[in-house]
Amino acid sequence: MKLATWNVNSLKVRLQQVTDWLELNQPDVLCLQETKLQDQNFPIDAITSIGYQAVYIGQKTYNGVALLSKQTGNDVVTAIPKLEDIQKRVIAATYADVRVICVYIPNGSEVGSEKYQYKLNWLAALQQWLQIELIKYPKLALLGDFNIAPEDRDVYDPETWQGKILCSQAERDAFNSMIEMGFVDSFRLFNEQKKIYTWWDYRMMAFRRNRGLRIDHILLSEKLSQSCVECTIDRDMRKHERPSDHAPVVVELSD
DNA sequence: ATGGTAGAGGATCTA
Repeated sequence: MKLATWNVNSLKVRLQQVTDWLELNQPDVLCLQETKLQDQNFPIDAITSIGYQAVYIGQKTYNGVALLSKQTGNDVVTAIPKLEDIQKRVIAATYADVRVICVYIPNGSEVGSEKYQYKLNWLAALQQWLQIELIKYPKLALLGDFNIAPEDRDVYDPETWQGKILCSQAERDAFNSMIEMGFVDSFRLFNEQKKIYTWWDYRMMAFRRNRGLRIDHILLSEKLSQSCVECTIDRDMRKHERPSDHAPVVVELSD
């Protein structure tokens, strides 16, 4: 089974790139973030015409998540239970015996801001939910834009980013508590290198200078991590004309 | 400290 995640920063703008990417890579499930579409505008025909299905939850202008898949997902959930949140940032479904949770974790804007507090609250609610999901689904995959660079080696200039948004201790603590509950950072199963990123700011020629951060992740439950044979970042998509500022991340799981 | 770019939507807000 192949699972992938991609923050597309507007599915309307990136639709052709997404369908081309699906046809080329043939994942079983692709998690999308920042679709920025209301549900009535979701391009369902373009998705179904290439043999994929979709479940989605969106809103005007901001956020929005979707699961594109070859098979029909079961038990679709479109919010974190018990979290009051008008922002559309979560969608989950089960494919065979694998539970897939797609998240667009809040950016947080600036450490200490109202949006930062919202991010930390959101992460706390996510963790509580994950504890329950892990019991229900031993094969659990959490994919998405985490807006957290877990370690300094995931950051192009750790000194500049020290304590800043995406890198603050509280954010990293939240990431690490997910690791402590048994999730594995699939990328680090195969690659211990620095300077490998999934997001590069549009400004200041950041991509050309490889000034990026690794903030998009695929976390696998212990059970699923045992079957993981590959995790790759499709950096070349960032070279595309009118690219998303994020690259896709992909895992391959053996049967 | 500030600004640079991109997307949505039509002035700013978010990232």
